Amino acid sequence: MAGLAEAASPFGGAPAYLEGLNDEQRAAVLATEGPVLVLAGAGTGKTRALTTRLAHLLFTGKAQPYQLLAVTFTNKAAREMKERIGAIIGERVEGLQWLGTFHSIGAQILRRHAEIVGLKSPFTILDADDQARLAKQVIEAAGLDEKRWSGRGLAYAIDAWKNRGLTPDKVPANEGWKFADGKAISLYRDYQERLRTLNAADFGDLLIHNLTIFGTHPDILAQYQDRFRYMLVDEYQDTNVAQYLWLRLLAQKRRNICCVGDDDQSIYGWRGAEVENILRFEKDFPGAKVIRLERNYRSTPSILAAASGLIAANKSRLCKTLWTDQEGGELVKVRGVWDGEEEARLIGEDIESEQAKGRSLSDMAVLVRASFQMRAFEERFNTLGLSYRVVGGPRFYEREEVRDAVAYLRLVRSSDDDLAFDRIANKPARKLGGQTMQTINALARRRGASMMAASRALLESEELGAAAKGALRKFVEMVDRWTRESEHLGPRDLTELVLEESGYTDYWRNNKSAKADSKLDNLKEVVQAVSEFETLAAYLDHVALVADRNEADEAGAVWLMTLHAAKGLEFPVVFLPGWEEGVFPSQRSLDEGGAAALEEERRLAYVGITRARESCRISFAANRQMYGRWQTALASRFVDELPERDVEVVSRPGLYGKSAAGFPSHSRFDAARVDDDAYYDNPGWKRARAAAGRASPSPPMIEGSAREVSVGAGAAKFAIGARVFHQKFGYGRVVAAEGQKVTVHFDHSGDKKVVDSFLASA
DNA sequence: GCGCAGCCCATTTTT
DNA sequence: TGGGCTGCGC
Repeated sequence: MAGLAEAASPFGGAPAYLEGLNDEQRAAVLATEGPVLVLAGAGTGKTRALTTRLAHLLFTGKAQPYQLLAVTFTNKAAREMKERIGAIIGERVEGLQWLGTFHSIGAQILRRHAEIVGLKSPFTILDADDQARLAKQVIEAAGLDEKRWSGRGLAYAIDAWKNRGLTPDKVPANEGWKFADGKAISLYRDYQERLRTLNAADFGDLLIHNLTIFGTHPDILAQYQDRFRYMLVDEYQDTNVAQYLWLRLLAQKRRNICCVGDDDQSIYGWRGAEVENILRFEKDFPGAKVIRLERNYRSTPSILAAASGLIAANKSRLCKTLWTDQEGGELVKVRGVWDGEEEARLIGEDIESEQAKGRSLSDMAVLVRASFQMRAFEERFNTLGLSYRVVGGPRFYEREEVRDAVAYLRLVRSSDDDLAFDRIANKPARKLGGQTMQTINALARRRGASMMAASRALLESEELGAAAKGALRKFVEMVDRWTRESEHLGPRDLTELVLEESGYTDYWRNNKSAKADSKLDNLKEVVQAVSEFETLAAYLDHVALVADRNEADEAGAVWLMTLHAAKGLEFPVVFLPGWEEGVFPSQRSLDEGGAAALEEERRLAYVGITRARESCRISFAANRQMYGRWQTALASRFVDELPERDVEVVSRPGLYGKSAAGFPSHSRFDAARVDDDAYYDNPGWKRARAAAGRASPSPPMIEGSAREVSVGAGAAKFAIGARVFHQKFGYGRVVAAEGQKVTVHFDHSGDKKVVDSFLASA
């Protein structure tokens, strides 16, 4: 390769760090100049190529550590990258000060130029919860009905605009109707005004303010453009418009930008990610080199083939074909089951049998579309005594008690932090009820002062009653005392003092609920976390930006998580339950996002399958209890999209009638489509199921009953010859019906087989 | 300020 | 079905 000479070490030959890379990975490392798009399929050694690339830039002296900009989405990814580069280059890795998440780098830049956008450094960084509270205040202040218009709703709308890089003056006027009858834009403006008063920035601002600074101060932009000789972006398919604009500005001058991503794994569209960014990279950066990493080191041929076959149904993608030189391995297993309970039971059995064969529990994962699906598995695992761990859920720093503790510390750092003041002034109760707080708030607004300042003023006036005044005085003096103490106490001692003196720890000690113990533990964790920092300010900065969970590694437990949470992970054995229409693809997603959303759901399925190294087991249930009622379900269309030759159907004989022996003509899983609601949604059926559940792990009763139910068409909702209407195909006449699948001769679209729930009588 | 009954709602989530 | 929130009564 021509590039090799360029990368040669002073001692001749290719440097050691290039060894073991395949040609494409090597190309991704060596193509240092100009725009490069690396399309890295799942399991193709992306991180390795990426970290080697950075190491290479440093080794060859093309850049100093501080001249490299490397952006990721999550702290975890940033940490991992840093570790792996460190393994190659050693201590120099510490100089990579511009390796981090979009937000932490945005914050770093903003801190240096905060005054341009009307902030003083250090400013407070608000998280989602603070945002919603602030938004709520804005709604109240505007005199709107807060019941009708939630703070969260406004925060969501504002976030969506910020994702698109829109400041209030740039929001298209017609979008004001998205919220509060046309007042949305002025509320957005109010919200930004409040942020400025609070000397705070929300997550979106960290980038938006950067854009403003770059836009209004070309000299500053030029300074960063010069500094960042080489730019690297991970998970490019997840970037939103604001991030895209930010990158484009910074890359404009040197054009040494390398974006790495996989359009097939773009699953955050609902959060503002634009797959478009990756799809049009070559247009944005003419002359871009595109390198495809397609050799997969993770999965068996069948797993890859199944995933590839599925994703091929998507239209908007930059086609990649994963391949492997691995051979053999089991087929992807697809199993139809009677209901969700049975699904959980069978997966539990599978896990136990894998375990019996000597596989560790932590080699197995159950990946679901939505967290409500987890309950069935948790219950089953508890019954079996299988240890499992749920990934996701409320993060450490999102927990009530942790946020409260942090609010106390924030108030000590800056007594003007109104959000913190508001949060803990009366927690634990100090007789500062709603009335008093409103008085404080009102005065603060009138004077454009902080709540703490307003409180001091109120103590000098006659506006409050004696009791309230006394309570307020105690609180103010307490905070003042902590602030004085903070000058000579270390962060740890200070935190302990504040939590004790405030009565906050006692507040939970006196709480008899089951939660109290873990809350107290979490408070101890906060103290522990604080002790690792030199100053309180350093800790608070960390909290805002690097607020991830301390995931204690618990060996020997099955993983249970959402598909979203599983991105980037891999497991020898993966279970993918709940592949039913309405669940996966999610009905809500389809309703709200149409065809584009369906493609995103399909990518999610692709992500799920490609997590598996050796064994991938998909399942779907004919019946599922949702929101307390039984519902029949159709096998997901994704099941039908799996290539037949890579799939093995493992439904038990009898349970699915004709599908047991093979694939019925029109759909392989049609027999799972049970339609006679009345038959199983009655007490007798439920009793039978309950009895079966108690009796033995393999319940003959379910099998017996199911055989009777599942065979035959049952009562179709539409008679042959009936006139019907379909959203997409229009009017037509029913020509055949089997189960929930109805064949309709549409007036303008010809014959189609559709699911009856999409039809209305016409 | 607390506890309880009734009511409403119900993806995916990082920073 | 069940969790979270609200409004009411003490």
